[in-house]
Amino acid sequence: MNELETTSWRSIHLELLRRINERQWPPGSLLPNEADLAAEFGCARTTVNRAMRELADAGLVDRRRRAGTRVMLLPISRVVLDIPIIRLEVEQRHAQWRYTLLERQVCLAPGRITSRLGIERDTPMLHLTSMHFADNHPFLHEDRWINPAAVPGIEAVDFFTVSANEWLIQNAPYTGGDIAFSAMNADRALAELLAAPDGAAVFVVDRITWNKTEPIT
Amino acid sequence: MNELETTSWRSIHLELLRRINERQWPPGSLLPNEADLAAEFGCARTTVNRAMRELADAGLVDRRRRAGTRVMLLPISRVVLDIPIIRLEVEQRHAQWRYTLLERQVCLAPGRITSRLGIERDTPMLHLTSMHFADNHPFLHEDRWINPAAVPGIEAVDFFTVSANEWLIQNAPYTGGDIAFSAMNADRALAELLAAPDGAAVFVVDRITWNKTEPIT
DNA sequence: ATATCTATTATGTATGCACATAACAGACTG
DNA sequence: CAGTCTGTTATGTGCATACATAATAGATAT
Repeated sequence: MNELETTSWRSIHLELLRRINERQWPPGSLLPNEADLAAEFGCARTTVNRAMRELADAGLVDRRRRAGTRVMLLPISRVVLDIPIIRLEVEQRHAQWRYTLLERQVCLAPGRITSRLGIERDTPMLHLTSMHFADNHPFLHEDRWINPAAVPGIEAVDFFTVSANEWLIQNAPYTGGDIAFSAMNADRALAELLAAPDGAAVFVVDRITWNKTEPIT
Repeated sequence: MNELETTSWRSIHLELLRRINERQWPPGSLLPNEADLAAEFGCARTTVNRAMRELADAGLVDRRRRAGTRVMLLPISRVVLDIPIIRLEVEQRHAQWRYTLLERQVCLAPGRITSRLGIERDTPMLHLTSMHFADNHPFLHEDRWINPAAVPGIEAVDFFTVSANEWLIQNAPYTGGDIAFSAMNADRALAELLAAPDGAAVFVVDRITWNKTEPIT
């Protein structure tokens, strides 16, 4: 058999990947079990387990107890993207970051927001809107609804100097959330803020975590 | 000490998560080493290792040999999204999927494409454009450039019955790629195809793998 | 025939041990 | 003083073993 020289989980992982890619184990087929593979590669089952777990994490195979491991019918292409702090995003492009607070107001949120957050309609919410600039060109419009009850100490924060984006990331630990992307046409007010033609297409990121939503361009 | 009842890596993972979220280990601080934590929890170092590795995979801590494990300064919020087959995406919404091939042509690709793919300008490329419908409403416009040299057998495929999206996923194993999202205004031709007003904002997914690119709405 | 119990099987996980490796600190040396 | 050689430390990984658990197939009982 094609014994591998090294018996690291990495090399085994690569070998399994190769066999899957080359259709030696076509989509839908059952892989040998861990014990057999361990015997073939001359290593411990733990090592094969690690390699196969990695494949499962990547969405390439489906593993079930007793049923064994089989190649996914349709390889899921899985994308991981990191959402950075806006300031860093700008600075990474070697541009100068500037930030302006446009509005800060405690008021009732529209039903569209409260329902998405699963909050009582009459909860007072903190509404922040602001602009981020890169080298003085409009970069991003931030529109955020925050439930003050969920973030102690937020009433006292002066968002003129710190962006909400950054303050929340640093001070409001969150454990889960949801995110959606879409495209829409900018209305007149937004277009003006972004110095773009009326009706221009803007990219919208809609986020909801523990306690906040933020439309963005 | 707050001894945990169970010593599964999951429970330890949760406990570590809790301490990080509650700022018991604030951002930037150094965590105890694996051996100490193992002693505290009364388990093997391997188990702690597994729990901490998970934290590192999630981007919450930074681990380096000899340096130890420290909490990331800015918690990276990491999003994982799965790119499904379009047909399944439509069918998951309980809509009927229909597909039409608009164009199939072997020709030279514009420089914009060849340069992104790192291919010679004069390579003949297969250009496919098609529409996907959900319940007869335009759902997605697919515009794809394929390097036939990279996908053996593609010349013979009849894309009237199978969508390129699906055929490629099933028959062209790929090992890596890149993806980008953006928004743009639809031009007249595209707007017509999508039965949308001229200039409407469309969501664009730009993918490049081994050998293909696909703008989309 | 249907329901229930009982292996059987493959993966999941915990443990103790050993050694590998990256990175750094401090001693040694020319 | 610069350069090199040692430890030392914390994580990374491999192994053998054991037991846990999900899921199924087959046997048994009603």
